[in-house]
Amino acid sequence: MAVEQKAPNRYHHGDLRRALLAAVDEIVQELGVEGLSLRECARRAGVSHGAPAHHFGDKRGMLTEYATDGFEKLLGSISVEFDKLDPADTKGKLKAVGKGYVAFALAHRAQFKVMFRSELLDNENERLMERGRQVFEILTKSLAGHWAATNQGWRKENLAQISLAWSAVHGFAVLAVEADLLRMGEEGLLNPDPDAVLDQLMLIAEPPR
Amino acid sequence: MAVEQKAPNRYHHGDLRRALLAAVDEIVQELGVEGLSLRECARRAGVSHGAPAHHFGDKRGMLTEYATDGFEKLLGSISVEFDKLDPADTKGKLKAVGKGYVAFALAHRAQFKVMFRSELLDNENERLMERGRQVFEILTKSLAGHWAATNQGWRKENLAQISLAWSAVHGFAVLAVEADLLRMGEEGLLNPDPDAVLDQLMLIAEPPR
DNA sequence: ACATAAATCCTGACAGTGTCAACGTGTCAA
DNA sequence: TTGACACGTTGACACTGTCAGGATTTATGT
Repeated sequence: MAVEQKAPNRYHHGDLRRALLAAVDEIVQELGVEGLSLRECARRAGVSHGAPAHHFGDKRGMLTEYATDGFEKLLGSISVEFDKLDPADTKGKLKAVGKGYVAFALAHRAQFKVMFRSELLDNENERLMERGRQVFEILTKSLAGHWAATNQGWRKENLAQISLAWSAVHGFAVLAVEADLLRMGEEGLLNPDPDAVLDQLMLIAEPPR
Repeated sequence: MAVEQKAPNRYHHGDLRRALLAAVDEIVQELGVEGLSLRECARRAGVSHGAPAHHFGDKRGMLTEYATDGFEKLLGSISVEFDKLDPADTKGKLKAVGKGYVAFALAHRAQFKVMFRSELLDNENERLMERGRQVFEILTKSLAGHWAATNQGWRKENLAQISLAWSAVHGFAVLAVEADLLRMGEEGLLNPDPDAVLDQLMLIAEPPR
């Protein structure tokens, strides 16, 4: 149950920061972010209730770190397939972004939810916002790359297409994660193969007819 | 500030249930759902801290009512344009669903967020789940109607297309609402005309080439 | 080596919270 | 009129985040 107990008889924990973030992840998985408390984190790390303040300032600061860590993992998840692909395979790269995005959301449901709960986070935090920008950039650049490769140039619809792609990928991830609420349509309409959905989405990146 | 004070010298409020839901909306707009408390609701309704329990049971019950009310408004928002259109205008109807969805999200940002926070709600609640199903149904039926009208029949991609449409509309609404976090790309990439985005989305409902 | 600064953690207190039981108060029907 | 019941109040409980002040360990500079 406990995450990383403090070594006995040691006034200083040694690695409290990491231990606390691990506790956050554990609790958020068990109880959701609503069930998260600084004091419970401290408890699981084997430390007094006031200790977390020295590392994160306050609760918002702790969640901000947790979310930032999530964005870094998200970037990693996208890169796994993305980096393997030939730069010439612009279409494959595009799809890899979507797959990596959805894969991360499903593998880290609880953390994914927290990452987009802006009311809970410090939106002035530089590192957090930078990571968010990076995710957005890898999508837009992949799209632009594919358009360039297929000699489509820049058309006025492209802006809307970028928004749509971003919306669809994020929306699909959100709906997949929030499956509790969305188990509507008992045919399992909303649990299709992510691959097939992404295939459909890819069509917006194709040249107009 | 206060929502609906209890009439003075009246032990019974008379319309406490509605007054409390109004207070919820007010507080959630001001502070977000994180800043919501049963006691503050009671305070704004001019009533003691224990009173809400008689109407909603507990906090989760109160939020469930609030979310259900939101789904009903969402259905209303979709219907506004939808019902005006000629049944033969299957494409127009389809687009009206998306427009109504996004319009509601933007008009009731705070409530919209709560509606999809399944951890906060009672997912066993019949009325809540029924409303959710209805929203999903109006989208799928509109899609199916358009496919029927354009003589496409039912193809195997249709399932993925429904998911994609649902994902895109919801994702766009979410991103529009959570704009704080997503004001990335200072060109305002994520604040495009919803109409243009929906136009792009409509392409998936067209016959294959 | 030693003093001093800094980082880290603890303790105790404070107001605020959700929930519950016990208790008033009004309403309505038998 | 009498009782049942819905509605609202009150007080208590354990829990929360935050803060000030103190304890302890580590790092730094001389």
